[in-house]
Amino acid sequence: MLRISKLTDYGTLIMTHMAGQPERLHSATDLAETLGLGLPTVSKVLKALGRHDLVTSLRGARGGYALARPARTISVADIIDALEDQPFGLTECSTTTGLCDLEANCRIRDNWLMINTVVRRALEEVSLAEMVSPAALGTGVHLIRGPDSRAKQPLS
Amino acid sequence: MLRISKLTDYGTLIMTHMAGQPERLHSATDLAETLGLGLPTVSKVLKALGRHDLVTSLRGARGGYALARPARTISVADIIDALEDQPFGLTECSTTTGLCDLEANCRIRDNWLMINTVVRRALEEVSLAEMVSPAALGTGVHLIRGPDSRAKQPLS
DNA sequence: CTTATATAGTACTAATTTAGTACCCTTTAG
DNA sequence: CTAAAGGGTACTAAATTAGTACTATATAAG
Repeated sequence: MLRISKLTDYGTLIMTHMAGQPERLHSATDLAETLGLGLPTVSKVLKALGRHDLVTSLRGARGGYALARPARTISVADIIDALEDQPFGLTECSTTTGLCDLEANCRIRDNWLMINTVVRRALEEVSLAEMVSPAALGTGVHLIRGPDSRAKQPLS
Repeated sequence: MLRISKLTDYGTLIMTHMAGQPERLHSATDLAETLGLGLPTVSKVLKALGRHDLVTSLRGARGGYALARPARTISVADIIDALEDQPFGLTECSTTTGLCDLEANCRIRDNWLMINTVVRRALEEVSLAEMVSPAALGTGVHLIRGPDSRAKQPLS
């Protein structure tokens, strides 16, 4: 239904919150209480974010999580990539090949790939920094970002 | 998972096929055979498209379906609107209000609304005509469309 | 005016996906 | 050495989606 999963939504929420206080270390318990989410859920999300190097973690007592890089170099697309299981793509045939048999089917495949690119670009354009201070959002004025704000995997 | 449903995909496929032969009347049986889809599924999709005035239907023997308006005035967003049950929006809180209690939650709500607008605009920019002849797609050169290519319901 | 063909509508079933939880292990500060 | 915190895996339950079946209605053709 053209919707991100709740976990991805939570992830964005968590990341945005952490971006607001970049110095602190945030424990999963802290985040869960502050944001009104379940602790197991928050843990799950943070683990996935850590696996994709969007947050760093410190184990042991007084440990916690922090953003792995400056908020302005993390895009919404990065968070989606980290938390959605399947690769980015509006249709199945956008990400996997060999599923369509019919000629007409393949006729619109290229179109979906194009549309994907456009949608994805829109999501890459929004950084966490902009989520925290939305002033610049949607005005056409975007912050300048480093090269790692680009998605690691180009569109398939 | 940020993916359109299969039914929406089928709808796009069907509409694109009909746009290729705008004169003919297409029966559901015809379309199902040509496109390799199940007849009940095709029927279901066509009914939904008809309810949203994207196709017209002629009942009885020799009946069938046809596009309700020129292909260049129908956008991919129109098809998505017709076939997705829930209103357009990447997150739940984008379409419904009063679900979030926490402050931080509301802090990012506006951002999702913005992102929605951007994504949606991208989908509105692609017409069925472009799906049939993809030459102009993605090049920044878009066909000129009439006013009804705009979505009937603005973003909530 | 009857029959075959076609759409219209509704309801149900099955399969897939997603969300959330539970459990146990590892690390580290005090 | 103990409490606090992250790491990983597996399972259960809920929600969504896809597909099918059945019945009603309309119309063209003979």
